[in-house]
Order: sequence, then structure tokens, then C-alpha cells
Amino acid sequence: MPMNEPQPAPAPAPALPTRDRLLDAAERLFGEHGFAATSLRTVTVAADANVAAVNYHFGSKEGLLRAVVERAMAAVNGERLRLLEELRASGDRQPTVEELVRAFVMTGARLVERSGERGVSVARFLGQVMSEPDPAIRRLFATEVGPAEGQYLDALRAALPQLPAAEVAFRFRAMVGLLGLYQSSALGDLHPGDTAEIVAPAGDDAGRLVTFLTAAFHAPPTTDEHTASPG
Amino acid sequence: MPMNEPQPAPAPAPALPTRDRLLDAAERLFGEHGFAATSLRTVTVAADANVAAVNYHFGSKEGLLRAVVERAMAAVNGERLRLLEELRASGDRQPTVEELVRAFVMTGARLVERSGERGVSVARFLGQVMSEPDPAIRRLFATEVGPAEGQYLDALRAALPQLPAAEVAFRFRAMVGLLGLYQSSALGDLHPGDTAEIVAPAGDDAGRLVTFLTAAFHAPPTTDEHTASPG
DNA sequence: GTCTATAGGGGGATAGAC
DNA sequence: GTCTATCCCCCTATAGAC
Repeated sequence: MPMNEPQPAPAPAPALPTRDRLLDAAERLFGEHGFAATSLRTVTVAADANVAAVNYHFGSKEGLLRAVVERAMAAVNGERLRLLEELRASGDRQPTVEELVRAFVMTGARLVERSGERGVSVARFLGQVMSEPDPAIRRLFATEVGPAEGQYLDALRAALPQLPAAEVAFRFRAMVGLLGLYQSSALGDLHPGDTAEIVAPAGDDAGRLVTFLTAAFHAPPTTDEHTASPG
Repeated sequence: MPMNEPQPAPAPAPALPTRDRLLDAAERLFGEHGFAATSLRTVTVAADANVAAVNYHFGSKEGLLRAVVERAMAAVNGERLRLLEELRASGDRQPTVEELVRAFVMTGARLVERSGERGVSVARFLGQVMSEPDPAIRRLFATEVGPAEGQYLDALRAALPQLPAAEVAFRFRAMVGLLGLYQSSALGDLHPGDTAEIVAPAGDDAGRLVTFLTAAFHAPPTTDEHTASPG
């Protein structure tokens, strides 16, 4: 067995280019610990890459975040639009509220099924980024998320013609936010005692979320007679 | 004008002891930028205090966070329990779902009314802390939040006897999470174009949140026939 | 209780060899 | 494209004077 031949580095696990390993590691770590609390050194170690690699490939820490968001949103948006297309083509009627909510919420679950462990990371990452307080990050997320969500918002408005557009929009934002919390596992461990690891979005609770949101969308318009404080 | 006399420092604004100024500043800054992204230096400068003051009064950065959480939760929990007491005393029947949801959600609005600008900080801070990914912080929040919320959960279970307890618990966590998002202003600026500053929780949207959540609680139990992915 | 000064570690980013 | 070495800044925390 000649050992001088230049074996083209059939390393055990990597196989992926550095750039992708960095994206994978950042996606996971940002999702688990948040953006501010995750150092580039942690990311590069996890990706088995060099410290300088981040700067070379993405320019800066924020550039890395941007790239991760874009990749994650591309997958989710594609799936969402595909499902919406299916719904519109499947019947001669408009999609119902429940169908729209289910398609929107289940996107996360599908992602997990298809991409396995990485799907969990994607879901958690997106949920985490959504509640980042930094305005720059929020803006980044909003511009990525906008186009695909707009179509769902329109479809929901069509399905709820009697509800003021502003209120549909409010409920839509609530759905997006709640799904984000769910994806970041924040809905699982609000209470002590239940220390089991929660993985998002798995089976049961995704269905509960759909039930919850569908009923919420069907609520009557809010009258302002009750907005005063009780008691 | 003799300049040797030791004027007892009648500074314009302070009047509050250092410890309280630190709590106020930390509450506001943690709420605006998150815990990890806020340095102790920022806090002490905003509080017009010394860098070492935090360590003297609270032992560490996490000690400061703990103190802020405790103070904020004490106010909210007190108000929540008071409202629940009122509801229970006011009629010969059990409180309805809507009454419970309204009392729970409006606590934030009341806080703002009473404590003015600081009330906004409290609300935003609590919302922000709720979605912190650090397990230690989440645990801290959960133990503080637990007792008062337990009473509402019990009351909601009593008001929804036909619904499995696990599903009431899920919906309750969704309410808490959604209220947190709302308080941290996350429900306001998910979409670009609307760059106006959102202050939580003000009038209109609080009412919409109550409508939304009340209907969601009243949803029928989730059957597992639908949890499969659509299409 | 409040200050200055500093320790001691990590952070993001870059230069320049390979 | 990848590495090492390093710059420079800011971080938390503490020691010790007042």
C-alpha cells in the first residue's frame, strides 16, 4: 500500500466545503444560544474551520448571520409557496382558514422530516432570530420573510372577508410570532418541573397549534368597548 | 460664592439610591437590547453609577438580572392575583375564559398606566427575558413566574372542563408566550415599511390580543387525525 | 457605599505567509 | 482558500484607597 500517492483527502465526516460547514454550525449555535451570545470562535471550532474563515467567506459576523437567514428562509419560503399553490389548485374554491394555517405551520414540521436533524436547527434558528431585539437583525429577517408571507396574508384576508384587514394582519403577526416561539422550543419549557428536552415542531403540539390558531383567526372583530381595563 | 462648602449633591434628577437606579437602567436596557448584548458598563453609565456598583450590590451581572426579574415579576404577579381575586369575588359563578384572559393580558396595560414610562420598560423587559435562550435565565424566569400563573391555569381548567388538561396547558403557554412577544414589541414590526416605534401594550392591540386568545381557548380539542402533513 | 485602577480573559477583525 | 499570529478593543470582576 503506497503511502506517497496524493490521496484526495477522503476525510471521515466533512465532505462539505468549509463555507457550508460554517453555515451549518452557525445555524445550530445561533439557534441554541442566540446571536449575541455566540462567538465566532465557537462557530469556527464547531465547524472544524479556521477563525479567519468566517471573515473570508462572509466578511463579518453579521454577514454570516445574513447568509444563514437567507439560506434558511429560502427553504421555508419555497415550501410555503409550493403548499399554497397546491391548495389553490386542488379545489374550485378558495383555501379555508384552517387549510392556510395548517400549511403555514406545518412547513416547519415538513422541514424537519426532510432534513432530519438539520431541520430542527433551521426551525429553532428561525424562531430565535425572530425575537432578536437588535433592529438591524429584525429588519434583515423582515425583508427575507416578507414576500412569501404576503401571499398567505392575502389568502387569509380573502378567507375572512368580514374581518377588517388590520385585524387580519394583527392575527397573522401573532401566528408568525407564535410559530417562532414554538420552533425555538420556547413554548415547551415555560414551566419548571418539565425538564425534558423539547424538539420543535413534533407531532402533537403542531396539531394543537393549528387548532389554536384556526379558532383564533375565526374570532369576531374586536370592538373597542372592552379595551378598558377590567375591575 | 464659597466653593469649599460640601454641598450635599442636590443633583437634578437622581433622588433614588444607586441600587434602584441600577435596577431601572438594567430593566430598560435588557428589555431593549437583550441580556447578552447589554454590557454592565452601559448599564452603569445609564444609571449614573460606578462600574463596581453592580458587583457591590448584586454580586454579578446575572445577579443583577435576577434582581430585575424578581422586582418586575413581583409587581406583575401582585396585580394578577389581585385581579383574579376580584373576579372570584364579584359574582356567584366561576370566572369565564374571557374574563381570565382579559385580566391576565391587561396586567401589562395596567402596569404601563400606573408606572408611566417605567411600565413600558417592565413589560418589554419581561417579554424579552421570556425568549432568552440561556437555560439558566429561562429557569430563573420560570420559577418566578410559576406560582401566580398556576392559579390562572387552574381557573382556566375549571372554565374549560371539557378540554384535556394537557391541551389547556398548551394553550396557556401559548398565551404567556404571545403576551411576551407583544410586550417586547415583537408583534409590531414583523413587516418592513412600518418603521414607527411600537410601544407595548397600548390600547387597541391589547384588546385584539384578548379577542384572539379567548377564541383560541374556546377551540375544540385537537384530534390527532389531522396532524399529518397536508398535500 | 463609592470610587480608581487594573487584572485577566475573550471578543471581532486583519495581515501576511503558505 | 486556508492557516498562524496578532492587534486592539471591550468585557466582567476584583482589589484596595477613600
